Amino acid sequence: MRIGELATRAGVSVRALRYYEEQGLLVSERSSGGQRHYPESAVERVWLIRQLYAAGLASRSIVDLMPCVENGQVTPELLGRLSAERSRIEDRIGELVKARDKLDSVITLAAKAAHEGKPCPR
Amino acid sequence: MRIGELATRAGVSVRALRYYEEQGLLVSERSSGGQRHYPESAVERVWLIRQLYAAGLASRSIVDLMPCVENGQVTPELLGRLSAERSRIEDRIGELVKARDKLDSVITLAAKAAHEGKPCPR
DNA sequence: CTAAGACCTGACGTTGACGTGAGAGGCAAG
DNA sequence: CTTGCCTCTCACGTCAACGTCAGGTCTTAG
Repeated sequence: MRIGELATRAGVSVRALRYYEEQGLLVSERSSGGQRHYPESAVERVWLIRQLYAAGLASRSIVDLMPCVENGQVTPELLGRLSAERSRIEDRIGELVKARDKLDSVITLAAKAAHEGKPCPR
Repeated sequence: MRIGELATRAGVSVRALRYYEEQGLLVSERSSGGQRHYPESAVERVWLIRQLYAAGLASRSIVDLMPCVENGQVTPELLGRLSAERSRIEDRIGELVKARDKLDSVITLAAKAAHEGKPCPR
């Protein structure tokens, strides 16, 4: 498939796909005219990329650990990177949970105050 | 206290504090010479700001919902914003958990492969 | 009083993940 | 062949949350 179809099917912009390729996250065959062509599997690949981005990984990190996820190369150094990233994500989740709970308490208090027609307490 | 002390006590940079003020997130009294002075409560205030930032809120959003958290003004529209932000955070947590689990499976497989001296499986 | 720090206001730099044209070429239908 | 849509490669623009530098001022210890 060509880049436009991949973009819609993966739910990202065409520009993003070209960017991923530029970063070495995605490869493509080229037609004689220079147009990119992708296999079906590219859709899932893009999904994975997006998921890792969503996890807060930088494209450099993703590039580095892609060999493992895709090709099957694994070094101890890579393993270290992986678990480092894992704990970074874990920390981030913790922060978000705290922030969510904070927001929850604010919402609860605010809703109560609104219901009683009073200003929201501190 | 002055800005340097607040910065160290709140664990942020002086530049960040000035930026927060620029964004309307933080207020300060000024001395006759123009220097910023803060009350004790500013430390906690900065903490709250950081927590909301950590939750992925933009400074604009924080500005908007600060009146409720601080002053006690609450409107139904604000309540809507709050719960919208809450669900955004919830979604984000979900994404991160998925990414973490994905990474977990990769790590497990990779570690096993490394232990067996084989390439990591797909 | 004076020197050393801390602080002030601009104002430009940075980083990441794209957005947004500009100008040109590829490709299937009619 | 041509129309129309998709795609190509530069290459500059954007946005947020600050970093950093310059040039000048304030405060306080000695």
